[in-house]
Amino acid sequence: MTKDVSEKKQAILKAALELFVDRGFHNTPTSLIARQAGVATGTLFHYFKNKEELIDTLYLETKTKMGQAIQQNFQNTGSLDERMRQLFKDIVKWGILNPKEYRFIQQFSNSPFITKLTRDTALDHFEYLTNIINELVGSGELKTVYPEFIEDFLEGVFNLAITHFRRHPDKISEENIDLVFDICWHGIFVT
Amino acid sequence: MTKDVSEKKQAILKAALELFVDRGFHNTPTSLIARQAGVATGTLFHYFKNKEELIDTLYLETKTKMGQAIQQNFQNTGSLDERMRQLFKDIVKWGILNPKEYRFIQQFSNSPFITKLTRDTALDHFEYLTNIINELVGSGELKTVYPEFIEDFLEGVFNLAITHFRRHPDKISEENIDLVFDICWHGIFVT
Amino acid sequence: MTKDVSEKKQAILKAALELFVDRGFHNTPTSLIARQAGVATGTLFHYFKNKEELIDTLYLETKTKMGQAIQQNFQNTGSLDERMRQLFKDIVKWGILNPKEYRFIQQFSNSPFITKLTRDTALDHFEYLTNIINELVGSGELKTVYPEFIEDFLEGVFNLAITHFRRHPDKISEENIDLVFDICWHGIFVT
Amino acid sequence: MTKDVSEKKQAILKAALELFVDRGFHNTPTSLIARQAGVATGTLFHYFKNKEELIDTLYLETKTKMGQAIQQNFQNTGSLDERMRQLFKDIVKWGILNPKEYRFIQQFSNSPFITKLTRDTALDHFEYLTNIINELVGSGELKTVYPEFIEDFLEGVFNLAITHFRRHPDKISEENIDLVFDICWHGIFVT
DNA sequence: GATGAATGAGAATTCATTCAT
DNA sequence: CATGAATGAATTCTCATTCAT
Repeated sequence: MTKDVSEKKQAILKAALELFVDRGFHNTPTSLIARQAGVATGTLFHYFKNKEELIDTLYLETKTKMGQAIQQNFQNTGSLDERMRQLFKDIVKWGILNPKEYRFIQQFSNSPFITKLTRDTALDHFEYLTNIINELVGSGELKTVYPEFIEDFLEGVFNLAITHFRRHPDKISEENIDLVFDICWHGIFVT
Repeated sequence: MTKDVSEKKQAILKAALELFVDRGFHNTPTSLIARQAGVATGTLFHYFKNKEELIDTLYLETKTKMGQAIQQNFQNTGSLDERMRQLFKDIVKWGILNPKEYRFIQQFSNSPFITKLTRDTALDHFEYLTNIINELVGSGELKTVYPEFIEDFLEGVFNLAITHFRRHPDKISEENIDLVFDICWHGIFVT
Repeated sequence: MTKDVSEKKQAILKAALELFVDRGFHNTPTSLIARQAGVATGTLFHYFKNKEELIDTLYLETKTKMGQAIQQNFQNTGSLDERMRQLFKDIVKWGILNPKEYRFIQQFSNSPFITKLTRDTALDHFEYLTNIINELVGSGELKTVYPEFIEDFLEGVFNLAITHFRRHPDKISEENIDLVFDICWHGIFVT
Repeated sequence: MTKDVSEKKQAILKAALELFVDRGFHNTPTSLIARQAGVATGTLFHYFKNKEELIDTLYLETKTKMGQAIQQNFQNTGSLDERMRQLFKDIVKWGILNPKEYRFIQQFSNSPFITKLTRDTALDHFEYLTNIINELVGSGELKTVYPEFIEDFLEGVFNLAITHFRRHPDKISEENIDLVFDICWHGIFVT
């Protein structure tokens, strides 16, 4: 009887995450994942029916972790600007602290490898984003724009910011994250 | 060099582009590329030493095409705001009109499949972007920010805009592209 | 030896019989046998050294059961015709009532999976068949034919009859079994 | 450009037939088939999409060969007894001369590995057997019996005879085949 | 130039068997 | 006795690449 969720299973998920981000799904043999995780090839298939299930599990788990981390600090009170800044900084910080995880989600969210079912399940964890978007649109504080763009804009600036700090780790600082928020956001509010 | 650089070679490059974008490099067998191009499997290797060379060629060619298309309209006169808007719209329009090509560059720019040499060569075609960034920084019209972020910001908003219009083709219009420019940009100028 | 030779062991043998008949030896994983028997995978190897020993045990046990069932009613008195009819009907009825067991013997008697030793041991249970064949040959009531054919003929008509009633269960009746005996046998006696 | 149907493809089918009969489908790795055929593993999959298609092809081809061989001599004139004897002897001789092929059909006709589609297609070649059965039933020369049994009886005695001569090759002779026919058949005619 | 049959290394997956608990 | 996690050899199948025609 092993501990909770089995150390080996966790080792496999960890190895898979790193390898997938570095090499892509198709260029990552299950044998390599197993070796990196320090288990036998058969063990991988003991925990995951097949490679696809491993990928799906990893996606769901990662997205859940991210969702929880962000929701933790999410404020329902305060000005819209303050709450957005908080949200932005939380997501960006999570992306900086969990670079593999963030790149994994970023790279594979639209990948055909992620089962449609898995993708839909994962979305549930971010329902609060939908809510805040609706609130933004309804607030009257935004430039006149249709909601579909707000969604894509939010995703875009999160990606942009995190990608930037990944490329330039020396620039990471509370001030710069605030600066980036200001630059990305200032234009979207009616001035 | 035969007359049209050989129709077969072009057919292979065209098929490869479409398949790579839809299925990724590793999930696209050379046999499938050849079939889709209407040539024999051996023919592909007649024109390209191996799969990697095909990928590199495709990357270089696509990036060159994009660079040329954009540089064509690039203005060296006018206000910075006007020139940026023009540049933004040209790139976004090119991305809308050449979705496969844009996604190919977007998806594989950071891919390990692209030889370092190839990537560096490709950058040359965008030297003018470096120039304009320097100009932006020096103009005093921007918020105070270090140049590395400007680069990543530009790339980010181009991606964001083109991704948005790819997801929502019904939103494509001259007005909306202007709107998106305004939203992305307004915050970056000193107000 | 525990009381009922262990219920688990019996459950394993039962599950194995059904699965082997339906799927063949090689297409029946020991894990599936264990699951169907409601025991853990390890338990199977607790009772049987390996898969081969399980198969051998099953073969021996099944053949013994069949032998016993038939010998039970075997008559040493009466006309040859009557005794043959009785034997035929007993075997056919056993095959009808124990279809899995009969198919198992039928399918795997000539299989290389059955150890030679096992096959030979199993034959002992049918010594009386050899006796009756000798008697048949010596009786003068048969057409002139060498004994090797009698053996194969007997086996053949048993198989033929049981296979027929397995394929057409609606035809099973005392009359039809008699009819089949008449058809198979009538020609073998001097008329 | 290789000759007709490619020697390699034929070599693969030949090797597969022999190995399947000796070892069964599941106990015959494709690698072994390839080695025995003297080709690379990839070559097998060049000619057959997968193992199943190889099996299906082999089944269809073998059944067709048998059907053609037998239909060749099939007589539509003469007494029913003479025609049946001719048919019986032709089938038995084919089985003796083509032991692997016959065992292959015998063993795998009811195997789940043979695709249903394949089995149905294969039956067409034996339609003439259905015709002769109808004729037998309608002739009034037979004991009163339902047609389903005739079918199974025919199959049964063919198998019985061929199995016998396979086990005892020293008994193969024109006389013995006639003898076997007499024994199997005599009972089925009204005397 | 062009073809496509042939190759064999490598990938995903299965499964009999072991062994610590 | 019983369990089931763990193993790794073996299996099916894929695919980049070669080469005789």
